[in-house]
Amino acid sequence: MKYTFDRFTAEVQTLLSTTKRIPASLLEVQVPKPGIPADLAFPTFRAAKELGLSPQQLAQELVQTIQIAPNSLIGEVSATGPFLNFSFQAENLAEAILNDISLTGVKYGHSDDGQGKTIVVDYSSPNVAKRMHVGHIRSTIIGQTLANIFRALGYNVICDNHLGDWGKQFGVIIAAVMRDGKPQVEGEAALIQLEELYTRYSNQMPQDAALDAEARRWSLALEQGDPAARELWQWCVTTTIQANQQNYDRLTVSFDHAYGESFYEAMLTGVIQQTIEQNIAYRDEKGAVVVEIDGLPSFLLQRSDGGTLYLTRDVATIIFRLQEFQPKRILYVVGSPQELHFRQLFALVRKMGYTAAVDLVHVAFGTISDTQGQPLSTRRGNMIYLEALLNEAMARALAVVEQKNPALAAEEKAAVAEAVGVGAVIYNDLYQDPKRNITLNWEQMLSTEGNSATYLQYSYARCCSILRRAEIKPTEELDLAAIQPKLLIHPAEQQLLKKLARLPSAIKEASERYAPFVIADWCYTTARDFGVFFEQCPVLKAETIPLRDARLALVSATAQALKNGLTLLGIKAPEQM
RNA sequence: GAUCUCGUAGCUCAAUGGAUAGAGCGUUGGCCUCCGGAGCCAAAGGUUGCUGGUUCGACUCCAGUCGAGAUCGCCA
Repeated sequence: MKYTFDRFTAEVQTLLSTTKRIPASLLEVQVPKPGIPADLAFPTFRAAKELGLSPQQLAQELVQTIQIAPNSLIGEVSATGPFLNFSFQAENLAEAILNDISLTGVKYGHSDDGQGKTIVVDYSSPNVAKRMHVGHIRSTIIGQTLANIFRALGYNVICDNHLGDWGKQFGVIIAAVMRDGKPQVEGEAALIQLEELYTRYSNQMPQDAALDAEARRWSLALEQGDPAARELWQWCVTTTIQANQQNYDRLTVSFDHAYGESFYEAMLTGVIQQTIEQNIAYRDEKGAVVVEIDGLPSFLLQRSDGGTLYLTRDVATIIFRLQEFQPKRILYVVGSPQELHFRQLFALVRKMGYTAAVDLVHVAFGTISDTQGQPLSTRRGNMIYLEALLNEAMARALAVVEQKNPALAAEEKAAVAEAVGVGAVIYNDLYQDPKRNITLNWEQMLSTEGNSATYLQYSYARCCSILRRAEIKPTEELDLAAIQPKLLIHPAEQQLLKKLARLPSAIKEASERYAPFVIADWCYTTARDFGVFFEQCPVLKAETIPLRDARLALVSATAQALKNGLTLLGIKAPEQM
């Protein structure tokens, strides 16, 4: 599918190239800043230099040479100083965009650029026997959105939840459960009890060598496949996955796999052996396996006590994923504190000879701190848990719904509050560049005004409201043959149409930059342009019936495009709120 | 000490080497006989931390510097 804006761009480039004055390598055109009255610009600086002209001269010359064909998407060419500016032909633009959206519907903005290439996305990755907290929320939300984006672009996306289900702490958990008993509750409540068991036991360990020995014994038993240890461990894993699933469902998150770290246990000795044989790693005098790579701090693959490390398991994970999925790319959606870890990991597997066919990308994101700017931690007692966060957001949203729309039925109110509250939490994570740190601010996060998820949802609901009154379903396919898009030449209509034309490129750019905020930003500016249109252009009471129908088609297209954008972000859009 | 990230309006954030650095919140002032006011319009608010450099052109690239955060073999 060649979308309207692509076709417009192609036409402009063809036009430039038929002047025979611009070398093909300098045909780069760009979208001008908002405020410049043009839709595509050709800066003449480089070409002018090549031709020995001043940029202004060249722009003048070109504007006189260029002939626009009838029926073109280009309406006007003008020279503004050194820029050659191209504008859409208003009537053809309207027709083209409404056609695009009508034809593609829920897939408007999607493409097959990915050609079915496989991308593995590694995200969320909570620890077993613990509640998910804000530390996981960014990975979960950003990771799922990136997965949605790449899927929309035609990639074969494999979502893997790399559970923290292994390591020393399980010895403690099993010892504690054996001593104090298994939690008799379900869901997140069970995780709270497991956290308490763990904390109580590990706090007592420094004073009681017997407890410490017991934990070590269980840790070893688990690694050796002891049935009792194994069963308890499995129960922890299952309980955690079930509890987390409640949160995932609310956030529209889902995975293809949840291979935990434990899954790779059997591969680890092979990994260590291989690195030693390849002379990439060596065993030091204390028995630890050390890797030294130029330009990076050295690191370990095996502790002196024989235990393996996080990084060792990550190497095994890459090898497994290459064999199993043959991905072109693996995305690690993990916080920026682990940047060095991934640089070391990627450098190591490159040296081991594994990465010829695959791009390894660490999509790093910043840290969330509390309202005072302090790091969040269990020990500080300021930790915020995901379920509690979503509940709080939902409760606050419910209060707003009660106030704004008291007539709504009770279960409708609850559904809207859930969409609004959860949407706000998601949007708080997606509206800005992921690498920024975030200081938690409840007022700002749950704001229902301005640049907020609520505003986007509200805009969608207003579209739906108009369509409902006109007795059209929000995503119903309109019979474009029966309407006249060419009537949509009001500035507010044109502005909105041009914005709708940009959704495909917003999705593409978001994928190239691993930056969901590009789509969030598109949603927001589109909602704003709809707001202006809404004020200035009556739909149901338009001057004529044909104009009313054309505007209804525009509202329908806006609703569809906005919904598509929000869906990629994982934000639900109710038709009434 | 080394490495990485970030310094843009009072606050929270955009701006892919290009034109007059844009939004939201907050402040001030407007807009409903009319499709949802969770809205719309307008005003005020900037030496892009600082100093150099590269370039026709720098918030953007480079060097240095100041400030904030993070990381630096036996956690993950």
